[in-house]
Amino acid sequence: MAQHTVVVSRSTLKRLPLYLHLLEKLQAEGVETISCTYIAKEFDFDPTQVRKDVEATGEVGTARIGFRVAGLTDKIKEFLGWNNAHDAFLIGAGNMGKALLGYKDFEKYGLNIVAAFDKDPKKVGAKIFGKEVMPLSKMPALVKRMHINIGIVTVPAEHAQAAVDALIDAGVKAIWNFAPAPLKIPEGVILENARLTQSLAVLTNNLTRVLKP
Amino acid sequence: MAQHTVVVSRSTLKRLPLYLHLLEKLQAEGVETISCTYIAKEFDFDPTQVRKDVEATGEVGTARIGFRVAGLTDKIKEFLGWNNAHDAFLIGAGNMGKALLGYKDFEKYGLNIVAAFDKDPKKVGAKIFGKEVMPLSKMPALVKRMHINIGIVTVPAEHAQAAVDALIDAGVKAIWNFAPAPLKIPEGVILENARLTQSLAVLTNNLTRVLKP
DNA sequence: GTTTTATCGAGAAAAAAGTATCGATATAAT
DNA sequence: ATTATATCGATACTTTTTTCTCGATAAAAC
Ligand SMILES: NC(=O)c1ccc[n+]([C@@H]2O[C@H](COP(=O)([O-])OP(=O)(O)OC[C@H]3O[C@@H](n4cnc5c(N)ncnc54)[C@H](O)[C@@H]3O)[C@@H](O)[C@H]2O)c1
Ligand SMILES: NC(=O)c1ccc[n+]([C@@H]2O[C@H](COP(=O)([O-])OP(=O)(O)OC[C@H]3O[C@@H](n4cnc5c(N)ncnc54)[C@H](O)[C@@H]3O)[C@@H](O)[C@H]2O)c1
Repeated sequence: MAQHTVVVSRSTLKRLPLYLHLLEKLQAEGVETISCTYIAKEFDFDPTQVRKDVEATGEVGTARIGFRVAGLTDKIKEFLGWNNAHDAFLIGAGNMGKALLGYKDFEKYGLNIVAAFDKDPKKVGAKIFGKEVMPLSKMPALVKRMHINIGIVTVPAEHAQAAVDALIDAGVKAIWNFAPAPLKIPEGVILENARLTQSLAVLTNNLTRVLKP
Repeated sequence: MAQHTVVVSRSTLKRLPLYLHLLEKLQAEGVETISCTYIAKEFDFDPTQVRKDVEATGEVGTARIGFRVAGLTDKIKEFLGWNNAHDAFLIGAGNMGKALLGYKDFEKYGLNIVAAFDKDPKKVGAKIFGKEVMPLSKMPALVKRMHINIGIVTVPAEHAQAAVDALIDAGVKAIWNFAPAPLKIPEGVILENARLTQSLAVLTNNLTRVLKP
């Protein structure tokens, strides 16, 4: 099977999961084929944009019909790397950390959080949703032994850089960071920030503009 | 004071919180002035881009010096609507809901989650981080009485549309949605999706491309 | 069987976002 | 005092992203 290593824009990459969520809903309803026109209407996008996004995944459609829901689902998942699970470690078993540890659907998104690490001795030793919380000191050896590629950072902002450094030192290839702090990483390592504050900024800015005309 | 009701791109809006996080760090360190060149270096952006983003907030700088950290912080906060707190209700006191209810820093970001609602009788009546969990049936009257503008949705995807409909019916003006479901809202209401899966998609796609060259 | 219609896919056009250039200016160095 | 330098802010330019147009095609309608 030809691997699609097409490089696409971040914008495209971020629309693909939206399509996937819709496709999953449709599949559950027994729908078999879907057109880009339909997908576009659902999100108020341009149909051509959806077509170009879909093109990146390598799936081809048929005129007048569109795309097979199952086929497109598969291609998007493959393209996003959601077909086989990536093991991950989580640093910071606090409120956000707990929520992530308990999120069953990550399985659908190719993410498998294997264990958590915390510097607080009171948290160490416990199990959260069946996942062990261990002391930070055990992390480096385990990253190497278990070939962990992804580190999830849910520590307070002022400790985020330290956590990231430790993870990268240990050999992690990608960081998923939830702390609102500007982080420095070496060349070659992937840093992705899950910044809720960015989303909130868009909301509150829009809201204030609507409320004060 | 002149209110800045400039409409800016979503991209700009999402970079502003980044600058703010940096400014807060600098302010804590006692730094008084900052140049766009410096900010740009920190995030690996173009200095001109930072200048344009900053321009949107209405803050003016001085040549050779840059911007006052305090002044810029203030203007960004004002522009984002983070200077005065917006009251919000949260629907779905599960794992993610709990994390949000316990997040102290929302205060800094102009968000004040007042109470939570859940349909599970076992959750109703409890207090989570000092915030009451109430039955959904009480929500509409309270939205009206307390003039709540923001509804936060942290229910499972299949119940998200119902939660959103109920909130909007009750009079909420803006929805912050965490469920991975395509939602329909009427004209005039603001919908902002905090989609962790989008961020994860970028990460896993990049990672698979790095791992399989 | 012919026409109509909905869709894809490719390429062109338009719009938006990002980047470079340059004069003005405020400070520091000579 | 003069020169050098770092920065802003305005404008011009470039690149990227989005949208439009159109021919090809597969199914449905007539
Ligand atoms: N809770 C939310 O809703 C929310 C929302 C947006 C962003 N965030 C961000 O996510 C991060 C975590 O937030 P939270 O609410 O879970 O905080 P929290 O205080 O509940 O949890 C932080 C955890 O990290 C641990 N920790 C601290 N320093 C550590 C270190 N150096 N190594 C390992 N563990 C360490 C603490 O012991 C604690 O268990 C913060 O950066 C926060 O800003 C949280
Ligand atoms: N936990 C995470 O890390 C995470 C990450 C990304 C997205 N999400 C999304 O956030 C949402 C919540 O996730 P979670 O992990 O907190 O789930 P959860 O199952 O822990 O919590 C859901 C809560 O919503 C309540 N609920 C269900 N239907 C309701 C309704 N109609 N009205 C009011 N309350 C209702 C349930 O009683 C429960 O308390 C989901 O849509 C999930 O996909 C969660």
